[in-house]
Amino acid sequence: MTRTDTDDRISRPQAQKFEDRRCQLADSALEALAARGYARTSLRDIAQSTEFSLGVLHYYFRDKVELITYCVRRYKARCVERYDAIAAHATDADDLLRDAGDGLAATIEADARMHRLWYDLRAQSLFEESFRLDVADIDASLEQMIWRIVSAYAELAGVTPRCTSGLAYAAFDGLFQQALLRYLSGDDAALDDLRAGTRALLTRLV
Amino acid sequence: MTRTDTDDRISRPQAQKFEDRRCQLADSALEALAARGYARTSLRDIAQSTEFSLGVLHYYFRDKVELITYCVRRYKARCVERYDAIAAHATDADDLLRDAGDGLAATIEADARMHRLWYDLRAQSLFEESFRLDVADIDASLEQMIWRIVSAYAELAGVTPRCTSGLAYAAFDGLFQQALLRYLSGDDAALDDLRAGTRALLTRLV
DNA sequence: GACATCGTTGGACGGGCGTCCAGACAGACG
DNA sequence: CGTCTGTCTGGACGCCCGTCCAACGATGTC
Repeated sequence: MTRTDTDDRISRPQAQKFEDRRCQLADSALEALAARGYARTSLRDIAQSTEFSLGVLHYYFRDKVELITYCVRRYKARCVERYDAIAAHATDADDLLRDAGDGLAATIEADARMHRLWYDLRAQSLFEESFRLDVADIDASLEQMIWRIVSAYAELAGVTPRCTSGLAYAAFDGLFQQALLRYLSGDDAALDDLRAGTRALLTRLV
Repeated sequence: MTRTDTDDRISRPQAQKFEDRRCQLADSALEALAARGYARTSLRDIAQSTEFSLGVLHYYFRDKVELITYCVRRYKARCVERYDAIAAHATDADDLLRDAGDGLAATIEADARMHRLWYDLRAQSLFEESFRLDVADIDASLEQMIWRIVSAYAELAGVTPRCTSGLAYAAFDGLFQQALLRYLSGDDAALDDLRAGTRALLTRLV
């Protein structure tokens, strides 16, 4: 029960090392999934994107569903980090209009493949019930992020929002998804239109 | 070269019968795909949803990709029929606000599984280039349908739309997709919120 | 009636899938 | 030192996948 620092460094890892490796494997799996999509990624593909063999995946995860589910949760953890960065501080309404659009455009440029995977997995959840809870969880946190932007803008503009957070999320999600599709298809105007659309939606929904 | 009526009825079918059967098979395939999703539907599943054997699929289609592509095009043909029905005639702006929301809600109730398949295939097209052209084609026709509603509303309201057709489509698509997800998850308020959201978007985007 | 042609069947083929396991290996412990 | 425990490997298993094909009945042609 009484532990020294050395004890912690040595005996803690029993469970901690296990969890760390799960994270490491899940991160590699996310890379593989983002590259080829859910339907075309096998456990062998995933193992090949790690430095381990196929058997290890079943040592750390019961089956494929548990691995993917763990990946989705891990993906969410990354999302939350990223979204907290967007529109963290803006001093007036016009700044926020610009920052919000720039933030969304920047995350498309930086993480297009991950966002693509998100829409893939969300579509999968329409068929595979085992994904639905985790997807709904991520969806809720995305809705909250959008709502933080919308209500921040409303406050800076000195009004109260006239729409529900659900409507705001739906509209921005559609806008973002369209921009992603166009960006990945090589449409150069996609990001500029996303910025303009963000401005238009924000000013008209609140 | 000179044909009688009888000639037409008998010799035309050479190619026509072939095309008819392709349609018939594609319709059955769409049923199977809508039921289980792209990733989980094999050619054997599809064959089982028809009254024919597996070999027939390869008699009428070169490979799986050609079959799926043909299905997607066929799906689009159905879409166009359906969309022409929505908001075909409304005499004043308030009627149109109601009809548009009711139309979207009705098609979710009637064709939820097909719409689910559409979002699945659109997500697939993010990874599989061979689907991209057909998906873009359908997306464009959906955008036109939305724009017909938006511009009809603007005209009845005596104003000109203040948004691009791309923005309108993005926002309505997001709204529709959210409603579909909630509807399929058993959320009873999904369709009412879709109606309210349609009204809100229409009045604020124009 | 003999003969092509078309549409269809049922099964074979190689390969990739998710899963599982016997054993090798290393470090901690008695 | 031997033993045990936690990791990891490589390969085997059975199943299902997309594809392909030899054979057959039906149908229309000469």
